[in-house]
Amino acid sequence: MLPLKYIRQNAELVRQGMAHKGIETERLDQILSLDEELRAKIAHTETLKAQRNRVTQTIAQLKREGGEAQDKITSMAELSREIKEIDQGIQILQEQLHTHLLWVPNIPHSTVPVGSDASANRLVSTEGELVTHSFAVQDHLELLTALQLVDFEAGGRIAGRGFPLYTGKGARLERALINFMLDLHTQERNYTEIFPPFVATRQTTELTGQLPKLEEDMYVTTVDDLFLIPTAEVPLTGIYQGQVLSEGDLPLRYAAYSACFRREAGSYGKETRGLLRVHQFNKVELVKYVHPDASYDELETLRVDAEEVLKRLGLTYRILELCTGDLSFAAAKCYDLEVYAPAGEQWLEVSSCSNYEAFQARRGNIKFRRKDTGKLDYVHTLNGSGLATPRLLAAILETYQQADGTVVVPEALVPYYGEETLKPA
RNA sequence: GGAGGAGUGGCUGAGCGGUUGAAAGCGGCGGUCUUGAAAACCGUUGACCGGUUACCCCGGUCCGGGGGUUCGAAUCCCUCCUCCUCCGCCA
Repeated sequence: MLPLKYIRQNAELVRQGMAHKGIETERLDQILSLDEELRAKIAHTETLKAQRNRVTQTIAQLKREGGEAQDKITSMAELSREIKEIDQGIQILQEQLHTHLLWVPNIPHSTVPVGSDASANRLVSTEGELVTHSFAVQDHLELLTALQLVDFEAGGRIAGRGFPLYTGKGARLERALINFMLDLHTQERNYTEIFPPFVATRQTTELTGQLPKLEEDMYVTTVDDLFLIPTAEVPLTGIYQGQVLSEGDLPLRYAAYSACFRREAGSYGKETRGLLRVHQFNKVELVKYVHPDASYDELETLRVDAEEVLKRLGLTYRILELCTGDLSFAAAKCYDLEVYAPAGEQWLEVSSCSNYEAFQARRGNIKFRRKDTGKLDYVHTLNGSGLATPRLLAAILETYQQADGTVVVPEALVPYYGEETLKPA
């Protein structure tokens, strides 16, 4: 959420930012006119309230001195009715404005390349060699099946398509990946481990920016209006909503595993093979609360921390800086990490590392007290996947497959998985 | 699920219809003292909105959320939420 005052004073900047993100700016004009109307009403009611307060003081004094105040009391009743009426109008305007404001995206950082779609993303670098095999390769789905790691049909019987059931060694490998990543971030980097709730209230889900825009992509429990989290970013960023942190606490860095639930409405038929797009998956998420001056440095280290997972696993990947049109609603700047999957010679997105600046902090009212001025200011929040498992597993299988149909377990995972090779049944 | 108690500023905690935006303490900030620090002492210290834009001033709002009573509500009433205690249920 952008502050109303900021929008008012920087309307053209906001308009341009929205346009660069490919979002209609009609709403901006509505906001500006509602804002004007609102301020006029506020000025009016405040004048009346000032009058009421003055007279109320007089009445109090008269009463104390034992005087007669009935005529003043009678005239005040009329004034109070008028104030109430104007205030009701103000409330309606404020609700309308709030609704519109929830739909105004964050403005891209000035360094973000301008473009309308993924083709304008900037390739930062490619790490590792493009793996080639001297034999006929299997894709990850064939390998999953041959190695009996995932039973898609059973998952389908239980919950429907897109809910994979990991079995036996597959379940163990999945757990190994999660533990490996959590240990890396919490023991070798400065992240505090969190095990969060997997559901969140509407308010929490709004603060991270998933709502209202992505409501149709969320699973919701209708009786309680709780949302199944699409990422641990939601609970992690919700931890400090409404709180005031002290400057000395910053930066706060958290890492959490969670299952992630996404309806992926409308995306059937596209990349839906195997594990590439599913409704429930596992992910380790990194979230930081930082001082505004440090947020862009923290974005770089966040990305490096996410990259480390891929490096340790010996996978080939590339780093993209997203262009304005590909940037998510709440992000000011974002890097994507894409891992190389040799079977289809595809790059698979396994992480997005974003700086939201104060966008989420404003929605969630997360502040800190500045040491120098003693004043309150919004923190900056960042998050990045570190990482999501399904595509990571796909890349591992395709990269480490052997001519005999076995798959070598990456060295870093062996202590977690317990064996050095995955063999077909 | 049933019964009772409580939610006040960054924190603890008074106030229970009108000089209370809110005592006191802690914390924070500034200063005195000190080679420096601590301690002590003195001073200072809420947030948000609007006008104005120089955060200087003026006005307004805010005592868990929402609604009501009243000329006037932190204070009375209703409702919701959260926490605590007891009972029940489940693990």
